[in-house]
Amino acid sequence: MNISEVARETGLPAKTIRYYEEIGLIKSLRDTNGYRMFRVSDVHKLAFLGRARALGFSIEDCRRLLALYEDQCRASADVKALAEEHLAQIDSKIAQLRSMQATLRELVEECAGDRRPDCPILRDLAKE
Amino acid sequence: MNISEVARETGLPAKTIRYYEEIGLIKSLRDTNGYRMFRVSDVHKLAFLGRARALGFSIEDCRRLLALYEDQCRASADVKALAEEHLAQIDSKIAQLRSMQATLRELVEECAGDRRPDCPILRDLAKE
DNA sequence: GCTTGACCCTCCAGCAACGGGAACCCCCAT
DNA sequence: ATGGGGGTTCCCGTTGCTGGAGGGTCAAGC
Repeated sequence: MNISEVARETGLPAKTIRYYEEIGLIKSLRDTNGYRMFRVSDVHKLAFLGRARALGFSIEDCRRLLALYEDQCRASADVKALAEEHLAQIDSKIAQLRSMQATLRELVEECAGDRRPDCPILRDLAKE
Repeated sequence: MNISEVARETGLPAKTIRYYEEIGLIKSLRDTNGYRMFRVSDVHKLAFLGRARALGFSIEDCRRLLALYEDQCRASADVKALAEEHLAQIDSKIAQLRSMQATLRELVEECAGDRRPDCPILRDLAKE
């Protein structure tokens, strides 16, 4: 399978696939003409990576997840720990965004949004 | 005022202040020895920027906000539009994170987290 | 007057996770 | 032979800084 076919199957851009190879997440064979050749197992790994990325795991987390996936002797506790840590980061990110959201929402509501220059948003930013 | 004093007053790292100057968000005078000298109005602007950044506005948005702030003839509608657009982005970011959070939470809950290799998290990532 | 330490400066590299684009090779159909 | 659609490498740009090297400056203490 060549790269564009794999891209279609996995939903990952070809650029991304090359990048993942470059940083050692996957390996690919080469055809005599220099083209990358992917095996089914490579496609499988790439799809795995795509889903992990979609869940927000960092590349380094993905590397660890892939290693755990390939390790038949893994302990599910290790996977869970990784996921829980990531989940905690998501939680705190959400909390942070929600706080911004609340403040912004308030300010936006208070703002007349007309042609006059007076603006509570700017006033808040410039306060003190 | 020199840079470390401004850093203390605004809560921004000196590096960040230099960076903001480099990209033209603020300007500073120079002392004869080459040291940056900040006026009270510069400190004020930097504090403004710090609060805008804390609300998640991008640097370019901050540049626009600052311009609006300085423009006595601004229309509050312009500020509001900017804030609303940003708010919409925050909303969608939150939605995206919440979706990840929900999936991950479910998977984490299902995972035994013991020494056995079987793991619903990996199974989900590898599905199909 | 000399050293020491705390400042300040500029410039360069790097982070994450790619995306865009140049410059080039390869293969097949017309 | 020429055109179009693959593929390849390599390098720059993104966002918003942060760290560090290598060097000048200043005030205090001896």
